[in-house]
Amino acid sequence: MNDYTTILREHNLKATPQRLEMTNALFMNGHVTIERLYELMLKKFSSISLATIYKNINLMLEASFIEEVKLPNAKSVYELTKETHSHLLCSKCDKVQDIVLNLTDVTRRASNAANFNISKTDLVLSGLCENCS
Amino acid sequence: MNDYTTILREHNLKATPQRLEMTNALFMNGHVTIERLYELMLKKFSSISLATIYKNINLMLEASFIEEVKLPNAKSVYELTKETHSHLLCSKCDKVQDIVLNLTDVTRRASNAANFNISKTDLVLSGLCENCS
DNA sequence: AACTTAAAGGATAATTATTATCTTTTAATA
DNA sequence: TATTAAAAGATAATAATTATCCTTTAAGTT
Ligand SMILES: [Mn+2]
Ligand SMILES: [Mn+2]
Ligand SMILES: [Zn+2]
Ligand SMILES: [Zn+2]
Repeated sequence: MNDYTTILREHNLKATPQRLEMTNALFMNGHVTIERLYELMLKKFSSISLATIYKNINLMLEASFIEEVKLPNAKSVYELTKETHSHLLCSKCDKVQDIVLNLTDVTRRASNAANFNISKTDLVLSGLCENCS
Repeated sequence: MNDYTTILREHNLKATPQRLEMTNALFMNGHVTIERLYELMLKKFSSISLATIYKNINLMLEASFIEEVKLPNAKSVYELTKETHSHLLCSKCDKVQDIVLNLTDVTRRASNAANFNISKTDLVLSGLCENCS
């Protein structure tokens, strides 16, 4: 019984082999699209249904066990929930990278300027990665 | 001949009544989803095809005449291109607001930390707007 | 270890979102 | 006014996502 068995059960999700492999695929591959995840899953479960992927993605999203990252000009990617972070997207090689940034100053300024109570920030910085520039 | 006639032509797009009304709808309504834009257009062009909306949205995106804003847990909205800005999204009433924020400090920090050449930032701050909090 | 059962998986139909195709209409230019 | 490439509208095709239904199974219970 690995880590994710417990976490899945804590969210009232049965720890099925398919789900454990999904979490493993996400852990190993980082940010993945639905179709990439389906490909990865097919390697281990040759007859898994795409519907199973979608159903589990949605259940795991509801449980905040995973998160969706919406990217400009690209399909959404999914990842295991971790520390709050921002994303770097390379517009040449499409690589997505995590970056932990302190955004308190920005959110404070926004909050003050617009009388807004900010609870979440989604930031994607696009450009060229180390390799591509 | 209003402003947008010229701008459309500068992008090699014919200034059709449908396109002028699309730009007008975007100008008047700010951030709109595809389906909302379709509803708005139907008021003026009762037999406009949804395909026309999609085709024009895509052409206008290519021409950078409009921009898509991807929002967490919501459908994308579209708006006329204006000064670079960030967005505030109210998680209660779903209102989307523009906010001009200086992000040079954040992008500089990210750029240095990850050796990344940043050319664009997409920031959505979610929370409660003035009315809802 | 076998029994029970709600939950989950797989197959596939249905729905929704978006794009492609084709014919008719029209904006722009001469 | 005539010409023509582009755009509109109708609708078919495709892609993405969800729903349904039947079978299998994880996780408790005896
Ligand atoms: Mn991430
Ligand atoms: Mn905006
Ligand atoms: Zn790159
Ligand atoms: Zn609000």
